[in-house]
Amino acid sequence: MSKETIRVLVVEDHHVVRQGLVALLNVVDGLEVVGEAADGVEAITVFRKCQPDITLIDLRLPRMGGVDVIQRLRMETHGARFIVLTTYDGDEDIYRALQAGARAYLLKGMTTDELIATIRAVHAGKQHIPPAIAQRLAERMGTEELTPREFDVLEQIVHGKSNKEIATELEISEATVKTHINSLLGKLGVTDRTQAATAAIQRGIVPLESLRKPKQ
Amino acid sequence: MSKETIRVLVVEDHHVVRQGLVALLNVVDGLEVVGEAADGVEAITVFRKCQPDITLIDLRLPRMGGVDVIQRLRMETHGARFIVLTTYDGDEDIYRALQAGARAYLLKGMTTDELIATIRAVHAGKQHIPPAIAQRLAERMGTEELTPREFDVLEQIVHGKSNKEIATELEISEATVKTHINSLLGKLGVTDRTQAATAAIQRGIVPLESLRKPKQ
DNA sequence: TCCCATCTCCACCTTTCGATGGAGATGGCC
DNA sequence: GGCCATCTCCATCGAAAGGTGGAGATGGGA
Repeated sequence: MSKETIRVLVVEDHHVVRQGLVALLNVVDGLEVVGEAADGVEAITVFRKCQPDITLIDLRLPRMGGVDVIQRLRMETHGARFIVLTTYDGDEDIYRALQAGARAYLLKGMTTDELIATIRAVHAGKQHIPPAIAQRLAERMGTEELTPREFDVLEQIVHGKSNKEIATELEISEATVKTHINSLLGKLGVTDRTQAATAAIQRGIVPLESLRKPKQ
Repeated sequence: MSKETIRVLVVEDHHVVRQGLVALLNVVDGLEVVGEAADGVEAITVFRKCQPDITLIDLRLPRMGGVDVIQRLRMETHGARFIVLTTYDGDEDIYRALQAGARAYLLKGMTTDELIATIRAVHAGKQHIPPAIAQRLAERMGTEELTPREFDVLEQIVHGKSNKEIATELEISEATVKTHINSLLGKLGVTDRTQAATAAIQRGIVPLESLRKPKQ
């Protein structure tokens, strides 16, 4: 198994980066790019067709996020191995990607050698998380989970809503909004809504893109 | 001039992306990558040595930002032409890059053909701004400039400081802080500090990275 | 069944924010 | 000199936010 060629699927929406990856990997002995996909839905289709040993996947993808893709494909193909390759997407994404079953998490800033070494390692059944990532993951582990409702409120805060507006939006009283806020401030380890908003963005709890379009 | 090979310098800190770009460009007829740099300072050194026709440059770079690099090099080499190539960096960066003298602004999501066409166009003396970018640029043009002091205050807001803390930090009275806030809320077109914070992050007025490290 | 998390709401209180309408000082620009 | 932007500060006000200590309802899990 280790002497055979490792069949790789590359899932990445940025054309330049994807073509770059393919070009890089194809000149490496023992690696072969057997498929490419530019979004999550395409990733699933291509995966089923080419059954790669390793899937190199970005988290931010059009149509369907990387985490969902990993989750879906891991259910139907027991041996599937995923390496998340991303620029930097907040602690929350790292956490969810590993939860979903990714074996490694790499930043695009790493060297080609590191990338290849990681592909080989994961193919051999190992796991690979860079120290910097592991560090942040550990921090995130220490923090309490937000309840669904607290998350709803936090989302509204990030979108600049007042307590009254949040109450209207979620169809609850302002008192309840305050209760949730009080609770989530504690869990996030911050003291006011502005800090909560920036923390949520920075950790990737609420995606920055959601700010541009009012209606998601 | 148009029949000769276009000499390109690639400035990009992500190894994978950079090598991808180099691999892509080198197989194109009429293009030649004559240099690579992984950070701003290196970019300046390499530029001086190889004197490229076109410099493909990312904005987020270690040691020295892309905007500063462009500004510096444009002063010493009159014919230098720059194409900014980035994922997405808030309206503020687009604006400053073009101000600094970049001829084109491309997202990494574009196709290889677009990239090559843009390089040729810029080399021929043209300018190229994608419609989506131009759109946002126009919006940004309509907004008033923040004064230096207002920017200071906004920065503190993004970092989660209260008015009292900001007053202490900037060594002014809380009343003055309020005055600045009132003014910047109006200029940003928002109604409270939380909206100001998210707007600042989203537009790239205050970099998201500055949140992680309290002391810049 | 009992426990616990969650969601909901209330009252009360203090602090903080944001809005308004001032005003004096500085320094650059015409 | 006069104009204008900027920075600084003041008082006052109402609205919003945050803290505290409750409490009832629900529903799932041990």
